[in-house]
Amino acid sequence: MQRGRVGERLPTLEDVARVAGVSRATVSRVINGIRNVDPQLHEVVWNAVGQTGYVPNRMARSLVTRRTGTVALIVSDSESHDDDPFMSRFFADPYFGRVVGGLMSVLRRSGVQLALQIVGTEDGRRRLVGDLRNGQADGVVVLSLPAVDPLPGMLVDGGVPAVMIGRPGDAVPVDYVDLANETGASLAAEHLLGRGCQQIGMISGPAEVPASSDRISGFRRTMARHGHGWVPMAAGNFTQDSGESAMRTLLAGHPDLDGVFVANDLMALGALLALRDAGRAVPDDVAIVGFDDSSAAVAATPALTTVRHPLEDMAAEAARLLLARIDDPAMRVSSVIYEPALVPRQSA
Amino acid sequence: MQRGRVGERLPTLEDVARVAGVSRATVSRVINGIRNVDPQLHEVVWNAVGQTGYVPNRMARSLVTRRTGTVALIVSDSESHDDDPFMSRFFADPYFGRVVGGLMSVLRRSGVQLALQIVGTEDGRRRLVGDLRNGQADGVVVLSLPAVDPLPGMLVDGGVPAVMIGRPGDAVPVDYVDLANETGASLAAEHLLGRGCQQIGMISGPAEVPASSDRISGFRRTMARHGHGWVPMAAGNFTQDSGESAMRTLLAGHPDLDGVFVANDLMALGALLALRDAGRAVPDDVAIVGFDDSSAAVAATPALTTVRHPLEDMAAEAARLLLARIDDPAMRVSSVIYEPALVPRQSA
DNA sequence: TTGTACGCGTTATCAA
DNA sequence: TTGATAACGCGTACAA
Repeated sequence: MQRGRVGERLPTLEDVARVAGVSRATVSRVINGIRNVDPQLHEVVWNAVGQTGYVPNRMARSLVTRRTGTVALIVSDSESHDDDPFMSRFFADPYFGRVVGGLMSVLRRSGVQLALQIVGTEDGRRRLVGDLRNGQADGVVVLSLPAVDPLPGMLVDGGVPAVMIGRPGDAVPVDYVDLANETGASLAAEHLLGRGCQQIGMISGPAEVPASSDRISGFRRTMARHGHGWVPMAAGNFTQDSGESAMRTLLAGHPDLDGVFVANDLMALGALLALRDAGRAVPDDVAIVGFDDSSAAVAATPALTTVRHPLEDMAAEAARLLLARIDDPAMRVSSVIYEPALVPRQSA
Repeated sequence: MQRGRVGERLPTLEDVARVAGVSRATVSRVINGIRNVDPQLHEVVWNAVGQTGYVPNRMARSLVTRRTGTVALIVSDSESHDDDPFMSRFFADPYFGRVVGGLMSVLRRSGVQLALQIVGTEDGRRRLVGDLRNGQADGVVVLSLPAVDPLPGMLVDGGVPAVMIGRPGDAVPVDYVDLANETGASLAAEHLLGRGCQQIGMISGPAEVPASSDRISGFRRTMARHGHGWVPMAAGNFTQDSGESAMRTLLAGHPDLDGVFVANDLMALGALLALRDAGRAVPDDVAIVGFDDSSAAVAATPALTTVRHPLEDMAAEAARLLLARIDDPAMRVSSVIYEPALVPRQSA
């Protein structure tokens, strides 16, 4: 085994061929496991590979095969300025890491690389789709943050294999993996009603984004079914701070509140803080149900009763779906919906 | 502007050249901003580019320039089995996301892509270094988890521009960005001593990893300087669960404990739980100081007094350092050490 | 079964 | 200043 030295030209197929005493084509065939090769040469070639320390050049290979062995995770932001404080919050959230972990768990097994792309401008989207069509990656997993996002449509039009995590904002024939958000919100509502809460409110995310609006509608529907045709609501933006101020707002308008469904755990953490400040005990005075079952839920005091969102599993499924679509671009468009479950802990 | 159609062959330089009525070489020059071009042609060419919807093929370009415009974030794990529950924990930690966010904040500005690589086997390392030397990425940022890791040395030997986040376990001439972990531990010790704690213990990370051992030695040294030549310790592995059980162990052996320095916030969260179970009030009975100032610190109850670890800034600096080294491989090996600061909150 | 030769889309060298 | 033409490293028809 050769020790790599700086500056030394790397061995190419040609070098291996010379050492093995065969043609470049034969070496290529052996390496790619083509059947029609003399078993004897097979061994000779592999020896030469070991001797030279040859490693295939992925770029040269991709140029001709039009396959890269890479998929990209695209975080599609809305029009963003160069200085984007939101992005740093996004990355620090458990959400991002859970998705990456789930993707990696299946991609790794297939020897597929993961690249990370952030795009937030019209120009950025055009370049991205162009690069993708050029074979920059074999396919993409899209994490779309804005309520309405032109990217999914562009990808589909461009023939780029794509899978979204979370349903697209507008109707686009694209594969996606999602959670039954309405069901999750229903579970939360029923749990609060079941423990006898009389005045139940909700802290939601931005009303425009699909995941958020689904949780709102699911919650409203179930509450209505139980005689609560109207429920007090306040909107946050999924951050802890926004949850805290939403809770204050809610409390100010409805001092008799005894139960709150919060659309994600991070905001629930903020709500807990606001309630403590207001001198309300959780769950005795006010019961809280979060959403996500993130690490924040068990870290909270009291531990959050929450709705489990199997993000890792969903991301893994998205990866599988993507690999399948890459393999067969003609595959019919499909979606996989995961069922949430209520995780009872101390807060409700 | 052309609307991309599936299957349609993408325009190449040749196509643009034909439309513009010039040679391929000229188009290339215009696109790459070479000076020696007739301003008139300049415009003609750009029009042709717009008309055809041309996007340069990065792979073909990289093949000849040996530059990819990509850097890789390598998570170097110790020998890992295919099924790696640790990895999913790692990604779910705020740590990973903060690093990615910091890196992206500077890479984005330079139009550099980020790729993600996980490697944990000897074979994986060899392939990785081979790919890297082949120009798979222009350079790498290394997050090395194991105590002793052959990867940094391999990268240096291979002439791969690399920057580590956290100092290397063994002496390797590689750039790195690190935190003054000893100083941070000292600050924690002094804070606990300053508030009058008499029996102070520590919950550490794995003793072999550099960041962890530095925190241990810094803590011990400062305690010794104040007359505490020996301090009770228990080791965890940076997870919340391990912090909880380490706290129980510590408490069992030293019931009179009134102060604990915990080597990261996640474990501190676990310690808080164990203390609550044991009926000890924080900070009145036992004061707790964490480490990292992660989002977990403010989410905790009581909010954690902790040591600020400016990971985003450090990752951003690592990215800058890497870009500089890529630009000038002969640059002398350098390291940047960040100073931690104590962030006082409720827990101590 | 093996080798020859061409093409993938660029950049870079060298004449013109 | 511009245009042929040769690399870059590889896969693969096609021929032998």
